[in-house]
Amino acid sequence: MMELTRKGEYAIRGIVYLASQPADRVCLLSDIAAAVDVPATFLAKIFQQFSKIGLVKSYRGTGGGFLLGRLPEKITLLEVVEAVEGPITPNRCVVGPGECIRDVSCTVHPVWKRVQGKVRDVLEEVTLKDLAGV
Amino acid sequence: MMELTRKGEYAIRGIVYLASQPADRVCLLSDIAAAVDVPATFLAKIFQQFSKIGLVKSYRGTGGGFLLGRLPEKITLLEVVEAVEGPITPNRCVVGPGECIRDVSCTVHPVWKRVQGKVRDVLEEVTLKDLAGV
DNA sequence: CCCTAAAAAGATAAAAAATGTCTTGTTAGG
DNA sequence: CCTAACAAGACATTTTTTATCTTTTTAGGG
Repeated sequence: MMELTRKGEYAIRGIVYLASQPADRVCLLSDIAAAVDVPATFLAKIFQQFSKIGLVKSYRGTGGGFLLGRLPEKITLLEVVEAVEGPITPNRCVVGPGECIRDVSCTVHPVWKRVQGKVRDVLEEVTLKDLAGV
Repeated sequence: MMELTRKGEYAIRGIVYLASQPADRVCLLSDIAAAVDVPATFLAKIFQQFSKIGLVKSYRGTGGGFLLGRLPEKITLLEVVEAVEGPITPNRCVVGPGECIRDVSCTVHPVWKRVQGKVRDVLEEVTLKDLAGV
């Protein structure tokens, strides 16, 4: 359980690759896809999501492509994962009050809260710089 | 992401309910299902899985039903969750060597290992006794 | 020895999510 | 205005989840 989907895997591979390239090198989606062995059309969707929240910058037209949106050390793995997989929510009831019908005295609730916190902590302290190994 | 499935939720609800009952009270599946508001046929499958690994004891025929397999304080939430959802594996590459094709120098690998460890730690230190609030 | 109660096991089915693909639109450079 | 490249949305396939139904096995009681 708790498995990352392909989408999440691809997202990490793609953006880590981008982070490993020279900072000013505009990368073609097709090149990234080939390099990390991911279907280009699928990776395109992923990078669109990245682009919307500024994790990468995109340029259209001739000479276009992608650049990292911020310095690699300023992008955490947590951001990358949550960008494509949504927030870390081990159980519905950690989302917010009212989500858990078996409400008030749900004894399991705080446990999932703890799990959520731990996972976020681990993912948040890892940056693309660490992963790209520059 | 990292969400528990319904099956996992139902499993927890069901076995926590069982843990909250008097230790010698043989409970009918239909009663448990009604009490925790889970489809009886689905819960049946779940309890079959529990039964196979000894988390619960089952008795067939008239007067049959379920009992907890061990004392509530001897059953961890980790066991319950893994019984129905499989092992905690945030990413394929934590399963074992060779699983990750982008093998040797997969920098993300150790991060998922850490996530896996943290999650297991949290779930392992919570028992059914804690959850049943007896 | 049957009848009924109860769980076990296996087959099947509907719904949702994951995993892609394809087409069309938009933007920019030459 | 032609081509390169990303953006956006519709569509299709496969897998997983979420069940349900039927048949079988086990056990107790009359």
